[in-house]
Amino acid sequence: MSSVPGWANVNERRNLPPALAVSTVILGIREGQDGGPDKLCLPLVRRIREPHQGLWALPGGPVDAQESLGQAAGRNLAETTGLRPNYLEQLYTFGDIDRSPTHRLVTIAYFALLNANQVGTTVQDDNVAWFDIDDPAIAQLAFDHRKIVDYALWRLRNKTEYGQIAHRLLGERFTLAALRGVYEAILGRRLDPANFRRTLKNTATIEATDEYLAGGQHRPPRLYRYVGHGPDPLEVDPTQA
Amino acid sequence: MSSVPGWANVNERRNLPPALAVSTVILGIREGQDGGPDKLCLPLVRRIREPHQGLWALPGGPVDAQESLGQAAGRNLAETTGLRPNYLEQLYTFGDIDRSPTHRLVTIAYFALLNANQVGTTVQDDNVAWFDIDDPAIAQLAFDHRKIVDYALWRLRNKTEYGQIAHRLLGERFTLAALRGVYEAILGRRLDPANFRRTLKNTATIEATDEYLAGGQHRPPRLYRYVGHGPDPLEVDPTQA
DNA sequence: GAGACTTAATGTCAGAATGACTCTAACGAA
DNA sequence: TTCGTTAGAGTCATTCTGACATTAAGTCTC
Repeated sequence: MSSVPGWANVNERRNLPPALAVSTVILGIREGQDGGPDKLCLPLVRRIREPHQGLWALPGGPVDAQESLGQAAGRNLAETTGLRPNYLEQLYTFGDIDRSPTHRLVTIAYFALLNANQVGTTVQDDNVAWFDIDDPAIAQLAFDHRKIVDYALWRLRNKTEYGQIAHRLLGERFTLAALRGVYEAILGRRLDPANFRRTLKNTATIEATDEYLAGGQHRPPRLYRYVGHGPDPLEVDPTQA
Repeated sequence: MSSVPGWANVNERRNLPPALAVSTVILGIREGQDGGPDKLCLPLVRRIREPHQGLWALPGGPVDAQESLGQAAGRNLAETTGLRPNYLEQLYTFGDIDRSPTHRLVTIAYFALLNANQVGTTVQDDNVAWFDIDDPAIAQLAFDHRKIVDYALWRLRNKTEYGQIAHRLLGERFTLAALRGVYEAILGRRLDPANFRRTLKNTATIEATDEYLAGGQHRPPRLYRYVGHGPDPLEVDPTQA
């Protein structure tokens, strides 16, 4: 008998199909300290059983028979982290034979984005914690999850469309400076504010509102809004999940 | 008992994990007739059992316990079509609950490119045939395979890197005109020969050789070669498959 | 209240990239 | 030898891009 329902233990694995799981790389933005640049960060869960007990890992779990893959990803990350991201995209499916030491495991990796509010309000306990993506403590993760995180970052950096990512990592309305901070965090380098503004004005998917962000210490910036939809035909609708 | 090893029939499905399969969209280039443009084409196999018996479908099959996903894709397409592509890339994993009428089926779709020689020499019989991608006969395919084909075409059109696709769909050496034909087939529009030449010369991954293609009816074109490697960190090495 | 300071937003300018087009070179066919 | 066709190089105007300057509009300090 296997200790995980639906999963075969090491002695049965040759005679059964691979076990199916989903894992999600959840990325959010955290404002920089002391005027430093914003940082990308992600929540991880601690493994509470073998294999890799005690190591940090991506939130995830098995796929139920009654749910689609995207629904499985949404449900698993809600159960393990309490988060409900508003963007979910399938990343890649990892299925090397030896990626788990105890059983043959095929993992469909997803990639989620959280806005700033969601990052702040998340519960943290001994088994769930947030890390900056360059934190040395997560240089190694359980299974091949470090490779999955790296691939998610690569995908994010190679996303062409500006607005798409923008309103997912920020709120419904946002300033151009905040958006620039997001892109600087993703790309890891400074961007010229004037040129950034110019290219975004040519982007049809971002639109100025009549509102300004008051309460700052300097000239109030105008708020912008995302309109339209990206070109990827297979984006998951997380409202179904 | 299920008629397919490792797969549950409809009565057992609620109690077992989803069945895992791989399917591959194999794309090749066919030279245009009567001076017309080149065309993208793909081989399909006829379903010889239910569900969807008689319909055309992507080549594929189950994932064995002893092979990686890429290996499963390479093995299945070799068994069903006799083809051994030199490029294989994971596309997307399809896992909607009702995508197969008889059992819960999760399919990891792959995307392969063949060069012109391989397209010509393929065996065709009643159950394997090549179709142009705009052939009305394949407007409908078994399962959700039409959606998978459309997504493969979308991915191909959105590939940025020129040389990568080039030497996979053509041979080791190729003329710039042949490469332009490939891109015109992919993008579905004519490209200016002079400008195409210029942009390719600025592409570091394509290099001129000292050889020329003799035997044509006009001035012999120079042969070029692909050098270097694209940026995608998760490309499958098909030599392992 | 008068500056100084900081950020918002616009403008300028040179170099690179792009699209449309012209011109010459090199082959086979007539 | 001439012609037709493709190979390949070059031209020019437009657009895009990065670097930088300038003005606008708030808060903070004295």
